[in-house]
Amino acid sequence: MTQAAPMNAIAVPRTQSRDARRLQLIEATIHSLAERGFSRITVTDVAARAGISHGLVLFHFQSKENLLAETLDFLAEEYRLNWQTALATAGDTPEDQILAMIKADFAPAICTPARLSAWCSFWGESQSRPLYQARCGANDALYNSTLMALCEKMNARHHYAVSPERTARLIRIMIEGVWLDLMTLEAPYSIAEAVETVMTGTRGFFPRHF
Amino acid sequence: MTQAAPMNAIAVPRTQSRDARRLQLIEATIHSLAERGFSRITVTDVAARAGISHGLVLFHFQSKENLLAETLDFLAEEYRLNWQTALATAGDTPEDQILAMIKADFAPAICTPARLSAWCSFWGESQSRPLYQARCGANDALYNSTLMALCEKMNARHHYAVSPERTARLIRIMIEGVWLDLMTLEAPYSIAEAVETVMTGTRGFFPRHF
DNA sequence: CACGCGACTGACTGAGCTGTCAATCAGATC
DNA sequence: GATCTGATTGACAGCTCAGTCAGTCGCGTG
Repeated sequence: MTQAAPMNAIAVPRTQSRDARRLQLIEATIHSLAERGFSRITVTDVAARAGISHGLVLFHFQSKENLLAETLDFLAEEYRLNWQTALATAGDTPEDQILAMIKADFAPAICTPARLSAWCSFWGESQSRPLYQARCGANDALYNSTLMALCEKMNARHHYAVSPERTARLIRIMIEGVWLDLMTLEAPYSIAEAVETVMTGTRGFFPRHF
Repeated sequence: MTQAAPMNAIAVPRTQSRDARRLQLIEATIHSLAERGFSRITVTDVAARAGISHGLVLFHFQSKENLLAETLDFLAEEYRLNWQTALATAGDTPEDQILAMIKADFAPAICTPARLSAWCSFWGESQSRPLYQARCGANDALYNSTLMALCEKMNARHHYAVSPERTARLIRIMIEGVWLDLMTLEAPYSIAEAVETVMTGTRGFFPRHF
């Protein structure tokens, strides 16, 4: 459906460079994961989306397991870069930075149906496969400690008295929660409403800001 | 591991009544789901956990798909009964009832590793299969509207001015969020800390209570 | 005891999937 | 044009698994 044949008429040569092909296959894997889920994704389906034979997928990624692992790596890296860039370009007050981290998670590049679905699939498998923890544990911990440090700054600068650990945890899981809602609800609300919901929650901790 | 042979020496006859067997198989499915995940669960594994042949699983449930659907129904019903019972036995102030709903979600009968994992598996697949929405949509909506009505009562009785819709949504996703943490974190916190985290969040909305 | 019924087994089938590999093809370099 | 390198194909092997089914077992009833 997405593409059976090469997607653009111009400049999609039959044979592509190693890196271009790998990137294309990772993108195809994200979409396949989103549509079929972890339990029904197949190498053949990923190959079909890229318009190539399934043998070539294995040629580039050695195994299905490895293809999924590298897809998770890609998503995790994309996610990390997204929020770290947002932090770097935001103002340097803690309230600006917290706002930047929240907004970053709903940026159009990150918060697409296919990507949310793919994340969801990996979460669903995380308990039974060491994959997720091994690949994302460090990133998640970094996200959390960054947010925690910002909550501590809010306490220091603006005389709040929240528990940095719990507050950071709550902001993170509110974001994850609305993400999950966007996936599982029959009639999900808009992304704007999702952001507003998280902001409402954050206001509960820091009422004089946000 | 859980049981290869019948678990108790006494009174586990070779042939069991239809209902007893079905219940046993649903329980086995929950554990299999928790250990192997949606993508690797097999009818044979479920059968092995119950100490019977895989043909019998299909005899009782017709298909693997149906076995999983009925397992989800069972979990959803168990969950609904749990919080509705908690509501019925709690005090009738809205603050008591909200507290009861939160605590109910962490009751030992509901909040076991196997059950959390199983829920997680179903969430992971919910985007690609209509299963979850079809079976749990109504229950989730009921949970949400109940919580929303309680938030409205808090506004009316105690002169808060929160958005009932967003507040109910936030309390629900905070609970889901700590559940997910208990599953995906390398070093998860305790259930007591999970409850306290949700209470901290709720206190943000209703600071004069909780 | 005989009979009937429902629970149960285990061998079998066929579908579908992953991973292999020899052969082919396309583009770059000499 | 000859050659080399690396991408690509597609047939094939091997395996796992869901679902089928003919036959067995065991319990309750007449």
